[in-house]
Amino acid sequence: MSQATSGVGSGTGAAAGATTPSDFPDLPEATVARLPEYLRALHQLADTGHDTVSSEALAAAAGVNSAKLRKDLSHLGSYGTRGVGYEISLLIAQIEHVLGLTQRRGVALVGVGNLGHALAGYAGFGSRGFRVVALFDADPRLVGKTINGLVVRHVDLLVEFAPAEGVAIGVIATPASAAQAVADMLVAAGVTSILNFAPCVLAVPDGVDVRKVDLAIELQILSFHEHRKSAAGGAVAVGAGAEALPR
Amino acid sequence: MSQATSGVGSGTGAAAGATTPSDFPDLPEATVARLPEYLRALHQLADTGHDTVSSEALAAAAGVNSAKLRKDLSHLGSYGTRGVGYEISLLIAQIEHVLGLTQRRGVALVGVGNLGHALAGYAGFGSRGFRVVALFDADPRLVGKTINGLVVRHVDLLVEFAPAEGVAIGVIATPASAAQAVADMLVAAGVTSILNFAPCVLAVPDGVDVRKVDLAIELQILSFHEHRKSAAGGAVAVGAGAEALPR
DNA sequence: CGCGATTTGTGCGTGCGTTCACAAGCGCCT
DNA sequence: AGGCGCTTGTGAACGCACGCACAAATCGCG
Repeated sequence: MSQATSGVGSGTGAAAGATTPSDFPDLPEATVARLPEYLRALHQLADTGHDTVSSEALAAAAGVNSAKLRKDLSHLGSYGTRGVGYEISLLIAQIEHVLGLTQRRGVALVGVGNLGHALAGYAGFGSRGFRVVALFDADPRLVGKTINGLVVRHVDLLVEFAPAEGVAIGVIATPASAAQAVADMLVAAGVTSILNFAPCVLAVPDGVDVRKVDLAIELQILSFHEHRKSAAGGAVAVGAGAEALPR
Repeated sequence: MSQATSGVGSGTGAAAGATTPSDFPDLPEATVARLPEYLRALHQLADTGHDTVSSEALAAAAGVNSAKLRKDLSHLGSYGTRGVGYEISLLIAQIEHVLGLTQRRGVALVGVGNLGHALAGYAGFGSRGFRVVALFDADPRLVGKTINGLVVRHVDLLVEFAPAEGVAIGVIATPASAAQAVADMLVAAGVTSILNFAPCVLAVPDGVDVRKVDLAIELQILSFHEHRKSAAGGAVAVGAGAEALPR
């Protein structure tokens, strides 16, 4: 379908060793959000010795509908074999290429407090194509400290150091009151992708992507469903641990 | 988005009296996901001395479209005054009630490693209607340790202790390899809401809600957009991001 | 007391995302 | 070689969500 060439600038064959044609169909946003999950499931399958996988099995491993998975994969080309399934290694390579994970991206972490400290040591980043290359904080007691082999610099040096360190993505793990100022500094340093853990809305220029992760919001959404479940019967009193099961 | 969709189709049969504030219209899932953000914005406005707020101003503070906000709020009743706006304190009370935040819910945290330790000390939970009431881990070196006034118990005691502690929500911050076993234990302990930080898919019975937060996935989504931006060889100004927030 | 300014609540068109269902294609077995 | 079973890829229908635009409602003011 949209297999056709993207039309803009696809002729530059000098790209870094791409084994596959570097075309960028505009994937639906929902599909992009699921590709990492597929990738994780594929790695898991590869580790357990599998060689190929059907859409049904992969969908189960990723927790989605099989038709949805097939449509998602079809958006990035035909990499399956009818009657057989998908070759896992090929699919991994393709998804990693589309997500831009062939080059390891540098992450700057701003705010090395409670949460930020944990993120700095989170192994899941390094194992999935990212590397924390810089730490910043405003607290003088934290500046100069070494965490996971990286020294914490003062946040005022962000604009100075971030470009040289090859920072591609900025992570904000500061209190909400400082988040906007940090975002402004990241933007000034040329960062165009921000992951925000602070519970606040960030204003950024066009062209800068912001994703927000708010732990309390997740709990509140769960709370709603919990609340609804406990009130399902109408006048059911909350109390005993035994929950009324929905038939 | 919605995973483990339970068969909770049980409608509130007699919808006659809309005057009772304890009624639960089936809110669209997208609306539920935004209500916590509105709540946060409302608290922020209340702290700065505001008394009422227009949909336009509140929408700006929450980072959404004003029409969307009005429609969301209309789903939970008419709590605004035309020509004036919304009374902040009333709206806060109403949203907190709908989300079930009037009662403080207990949270059990399983996995007190790198990330779990940070979550145990995260102040954002307590300030928004939740309280960490129990910590569990499988590592003997961590069991018995005290974090934030709570003693870490061995995970095998989860089923025994969780109900007594009033646990309403379970948070999994273990490695992926242990997550499914922990989820099974939480379910066995009567927990019907789980927040999963482990990068894996959880299988749970119907009626149990699972929300997943995967930090690496967020980065990978950002990586895709970064990749696409850097490959836009032409003069194409990328601005179609899902969350562009001009100001 | 009536009018205009302002803001809510919502009907409707549009686009996206999901799901079903099936034709097309591939390998294997006879 | 040919048929058969299995799986992919996709057309089409459906439902949800979003945003526009406007009628209804309320307050303040002359």
